[in-house]
Amino acid sequence: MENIYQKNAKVFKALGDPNRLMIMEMLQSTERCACEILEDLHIGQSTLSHHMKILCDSGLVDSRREGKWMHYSINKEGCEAAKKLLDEITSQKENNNVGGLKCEC
Amino acid sequence: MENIYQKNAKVFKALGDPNRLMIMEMLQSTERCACEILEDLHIGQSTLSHHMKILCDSGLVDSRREGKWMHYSINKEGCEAAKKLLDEITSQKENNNVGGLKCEC
DNA sequence: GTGACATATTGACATCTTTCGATGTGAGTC
DNA sequence: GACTCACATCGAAAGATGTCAATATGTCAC
Repeated sequence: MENIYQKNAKVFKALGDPNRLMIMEMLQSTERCACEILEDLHIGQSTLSHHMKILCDSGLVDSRREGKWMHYSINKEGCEAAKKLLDEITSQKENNNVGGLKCEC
Repeated sequence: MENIYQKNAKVFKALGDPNRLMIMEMLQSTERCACEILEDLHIGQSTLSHHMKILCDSGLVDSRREGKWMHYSINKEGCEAAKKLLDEITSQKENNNVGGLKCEC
């Protein structure tokens, strides 16, 4: 069983690799098939497949099969969720000073 | 030498760990000292120190020494930069169809 | 300076990740 | 069916990461 922090960490982990960031960038302008991505990245075919799996699992990328080819594209909802998550994590909540405690170290 | 993708991946990598997400959450409402964070997380002291270093290095968190104590807080600029980065990475760019090429697989 | 305390660094270890080459699978073609 | 092509999965190797216990460092109080 996966807790909420592990689940959220997974999304950021997916973005925490240079190759995957490059892939995301390539998908910005249009859907692309695996072979196209493979041409631009200097990695092996099985390595690409592995990265695409991680991106798809994280919900950031969608895949679509068309005959022999796999087409990958940005998953809008997944990306919105990631942005919302980052917003929540980095937002400074109003310090309502519950109980008036400051660090009393 | 670090390229831009490695540099960007570093920020997301920092967020790609459940413990570090919890730490970020704890810092939302107020600055906290290490001993406070340590109390809430079930990890050793050296492990916390390691995580704090990663968060500070990524630019998401600031540290401030006060006597014996270290106080950690959200770095607003760093977080804004991270949000902007995620925005850029996940935005769908207008497909102006340069050269009219679609995947010709 | 000595001792106590908070935090950082080191070294060791287990686990996870990235990567590759080899092999498997599913789809189209003959 | 047999073959080819695109992609997925497997198994292994190398490297990165998370964790702890032990030790080092820096700061304060005496």
